[in-house]
Amino acid sequence: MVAPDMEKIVSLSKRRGFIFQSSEVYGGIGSTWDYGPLGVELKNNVKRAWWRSVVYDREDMEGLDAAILMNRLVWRYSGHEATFSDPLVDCKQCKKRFRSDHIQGKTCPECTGELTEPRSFNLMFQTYVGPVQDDSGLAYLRPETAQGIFVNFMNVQQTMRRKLPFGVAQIGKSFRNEITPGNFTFRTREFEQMEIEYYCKPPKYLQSGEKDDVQLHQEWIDQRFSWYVRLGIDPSRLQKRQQETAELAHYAKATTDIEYLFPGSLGWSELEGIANRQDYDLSAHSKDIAEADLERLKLSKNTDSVQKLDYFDEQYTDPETNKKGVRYVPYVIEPSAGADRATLAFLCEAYNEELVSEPKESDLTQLRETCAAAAKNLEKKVAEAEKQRAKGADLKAEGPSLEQLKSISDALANAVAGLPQTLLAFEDVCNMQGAERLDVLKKVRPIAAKLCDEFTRVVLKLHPQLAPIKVAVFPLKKNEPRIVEVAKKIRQDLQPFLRVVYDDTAGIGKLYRRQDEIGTPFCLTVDFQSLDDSTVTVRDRDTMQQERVAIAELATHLCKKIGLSIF
RNA sequence: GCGGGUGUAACUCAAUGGUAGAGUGUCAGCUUCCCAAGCUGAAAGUUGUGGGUUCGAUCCCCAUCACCCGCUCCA
Repeated sequence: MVAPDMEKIVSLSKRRGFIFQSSEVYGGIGSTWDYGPLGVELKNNVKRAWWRSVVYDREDMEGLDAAILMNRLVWRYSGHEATFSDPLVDCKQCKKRFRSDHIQGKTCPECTGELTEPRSFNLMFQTYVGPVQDDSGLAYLRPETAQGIFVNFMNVQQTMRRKLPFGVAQIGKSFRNEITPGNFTFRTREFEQMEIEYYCKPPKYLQSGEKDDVQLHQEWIDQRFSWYVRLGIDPSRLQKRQQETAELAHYAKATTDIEYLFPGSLGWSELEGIANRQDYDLSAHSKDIAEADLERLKLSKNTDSVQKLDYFDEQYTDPETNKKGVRYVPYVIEPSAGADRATLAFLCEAYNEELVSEPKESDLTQLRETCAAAAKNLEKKVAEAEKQRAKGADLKAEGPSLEQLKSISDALANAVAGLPQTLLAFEDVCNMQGAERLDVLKKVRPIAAKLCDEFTRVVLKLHPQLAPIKVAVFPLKKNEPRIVEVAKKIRQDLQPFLRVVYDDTAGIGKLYRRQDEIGTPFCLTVDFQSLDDSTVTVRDRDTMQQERVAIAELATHLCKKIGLSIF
């Protein structure tokens, strides 16, 4: 299973130090979140896994970390100043909102009501560079990291002596003054991107056997898709969605989104977009672009740039003139991922609630009795509602609808019938639409919750490479100094290789549960046998199985399991 | 920005027009030979914030902020 709804994730995130609401002591600020001690580890691990995959594991990639503040002209020529604003109008009658450039005429297309004057929402945050707050110092916080890569094209290509095709990767914060942020960290105004610009030859200049932009685009789509799968996303909750021609930005030849099935109302939502942008961006920032190309790309002449961002291809031979070498503006494939979105997806995917041990029938008596009473009451309410409906009268506004009552009643019956395996289902029943207004269910909730506390666990089945803490070390008895000493020594010895914690503030069962909840893949327990033979038990998070491993072998053993190099 | 809902201890929730309780969690001590065990004790909230009505508000009213669910967006 995965997280049933986003609230579970929000609550766990707060409780266990993954993600906090920003500026909470002042009542918060809209849609802004802080990553806590475990959240920063998780997100760093996501970013590191990405960097490793797209930079280190390939031979054709370089990294970059460009400034957030850039010359305003970057945003003028990239098109953001003009087009990254949405002129919005609202219908005064039906309250619907439209983009004024998307509608014909001056009345609401839905109800023909009167519209407000268009208001322009430029999505870029503005600021002023230097002491004078006037137009001369106006700057923007970047709304995407991509432009920093484009304007550095020549720098990277020449200093690294790169030949096409090659790419540049960058991770960094971007800012958009979104009109409607929300869904936890899914859409925020300050967010982190993991972007690649992969430069390649335009079709015209390909040598035989070289891949064209269409093939490379497809390869990136497949590679990026499998990255998520390799790190634990179930392919059934991951999809590629090719954008319709009408959806495409005019400069994009094709775009495929990678979408994840988030819990709750968010549903299928974009993690990453992989676009074939052709030669649009580099041309936009270049001087001396030929008229025909400007026209093709719907660009206006760049009168400010001092460079032409092009590439000298010395291998190319003109088939007509036989002349060697040619200059052209490369095409670009852009895989653009959201670091916060990926992190959120991994969290949602990892979330599990499981039955750890089976309660005895005697443990369930109270739950069964309370549910029987609730079921009876629900039956009555359903009958009442049906009678009302037969009379043609609408249900009382304050009560749950007949359909809600019926589905709650069914769900409750199923949960009871499936006991004890369905212990976890009761909370879901209590959270169903309309359930909050049923007093009978309010009695079920705490009883079920108590049982869940005892017989179930929350476990984050994060990929070990993403887990914030890799290893936890426990003494089986904390009032046995010899055991404690060995455990603390192990923690110290593993520290250089792995993120490791020591904990002795609870019984062994509780210590395991705590680590399960934050996704720690391995727990080491030092017991009396350890004192004799210098081994410890290594407990696996997912299977809860234990094996004995020699203390001296721990670092190698664990690094191998996690898939990290010891050096 | 518009409509609906919510806001009480770290979390999940309860209660009342007379200034708040439970469970979980946390901390300390004892205990414990492997899956949220037990015992003892402790800390913790100007009931989101600011106004108003009232002798008195956490509860009623208004505003504001934040979050959740619907309209927009694309990392």
